[in-house]
Amino acid sequence: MNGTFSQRVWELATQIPEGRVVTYGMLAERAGGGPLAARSITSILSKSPHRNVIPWHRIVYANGKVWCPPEEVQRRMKLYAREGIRITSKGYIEDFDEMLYFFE
DNA sequence: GCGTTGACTATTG
DNA sequence: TCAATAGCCAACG
Repeated sequence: MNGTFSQRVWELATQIPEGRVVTYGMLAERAGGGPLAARSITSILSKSPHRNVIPWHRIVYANGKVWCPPEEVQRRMKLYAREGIRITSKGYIEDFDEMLYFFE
């Protein structure tokens, strides 16, 4: 694997298939940080140059909630519709456990 | 080496 | 599935 925590997270994030989602905790744990290191991901990736290539729309909360900056909302809604991911008016994913993607 | 920061998580009702 | 609260981790100045 690579050196930094953020680098590993980026590798994993880019492997997420279309129509599937993962939680920050899963990425954090898979990256070697721990299930509660999800906080670090936001701080690190959001500030790294990788933030432009990261499929943020496939990374969601552990409870199935999806949040994104007001400016990116419209663009992401299109992506969700295109990938067949249903989002409720409250910003929660329908059948969250069914949409979840587990790394091998 | 310490405090701040952030696209978070677990828990409770 | 919703909403509100306390707690955790890694990178940066």
